[in-house]
Amino acid sequence: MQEQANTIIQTLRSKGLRVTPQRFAVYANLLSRIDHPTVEQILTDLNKDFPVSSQATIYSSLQALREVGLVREVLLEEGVSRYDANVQLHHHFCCQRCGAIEDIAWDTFKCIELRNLRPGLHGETYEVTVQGLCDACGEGSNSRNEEVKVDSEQTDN
Amino acid sequence: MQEQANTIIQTLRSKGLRVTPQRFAVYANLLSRIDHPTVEQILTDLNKDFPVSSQATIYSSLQALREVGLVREVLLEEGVSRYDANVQLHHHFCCQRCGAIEDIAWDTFKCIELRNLRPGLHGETYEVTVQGLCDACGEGSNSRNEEVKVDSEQTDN
DNA sequence: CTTTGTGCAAACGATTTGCAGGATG
DNA sequence: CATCCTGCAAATCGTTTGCACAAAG
Repeated sequence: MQEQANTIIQTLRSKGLRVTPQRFAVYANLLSRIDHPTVEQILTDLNKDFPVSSQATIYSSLQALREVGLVREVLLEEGVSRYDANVQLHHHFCCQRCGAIEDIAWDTFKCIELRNLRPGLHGETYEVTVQGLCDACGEGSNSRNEEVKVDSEQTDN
Repeated sequence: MQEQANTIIQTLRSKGLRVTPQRFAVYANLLSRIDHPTVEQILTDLNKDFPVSSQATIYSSLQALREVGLVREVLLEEGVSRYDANVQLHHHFCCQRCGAIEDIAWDTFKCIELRNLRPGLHGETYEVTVQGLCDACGEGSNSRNEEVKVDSEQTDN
């Protein structure tokens, strides 16, 4: 765990970023999570035990990390940005019921043919977003009638 | 053109929506555009000649149209919602330079295998977002070095 | 005539910004 | 020690809401 810390410090330094406790904490937190937290979630998580950082600092840390390519912004819901320390190409799965977001390995769908685009468009890269039910929410998929459509009216408004 | 208007009116009525000049205008505007305008763009466009609608009304019209399934919200950039009267399944192309958004026919990429998802995830639907250069921006793609990376610093900040 | 929509302005929530003090290299 | 970061609070910007008046059916 000490080594992980060192690795993170090296990474930050190698990108020309000053290493501050806050910046370190934000990046370490993102690296340790598989969900794609919002700023608020990161802030809450970091300050759980004792105050480590402020909101504005999270924003600025994320911006710095994003500028050097260590972190990525993910837009899947309206209103909030989520962040991801997985900067490799990958797709996303988004649970329609609980909103959980999960990465999907890039080569799960490698059959996209950008050459199928109409002439004139020059595709460089792409990303697939899958909507569906995650493990927990899919369990009750026998009685889907009530379960599945819960959020489309409440979350939506 | 009179007929188109009637069709729109029929469509709105058939969905149980009252037909008001503003609501009509918003829907007609969306139907006539292939880009995916923001609220501000719709408002500007409608009020170009003379005042037709207010901001709050655009929002409420869009919400009503969305609730009955005539309009869809599209999230591709941070900070703004865009709207689309094409509610059929389709993918999106997003120009990395000018930000233009264009629909891609659903069957352009029909080889996605949702069964490739890891066990436990239950994929229902998906959408592909392609990033690249549109016709206009792709023209100068010979001299891509300077052209392509223009917006990542200006738009981004 | 009843119900629903419109428009204004105020409220809201996520994100950004200005600035003074503090930490990093 | 110069530079860059932090944290607070105020400012911004997209979106939502409350309410009085107007229009739709």
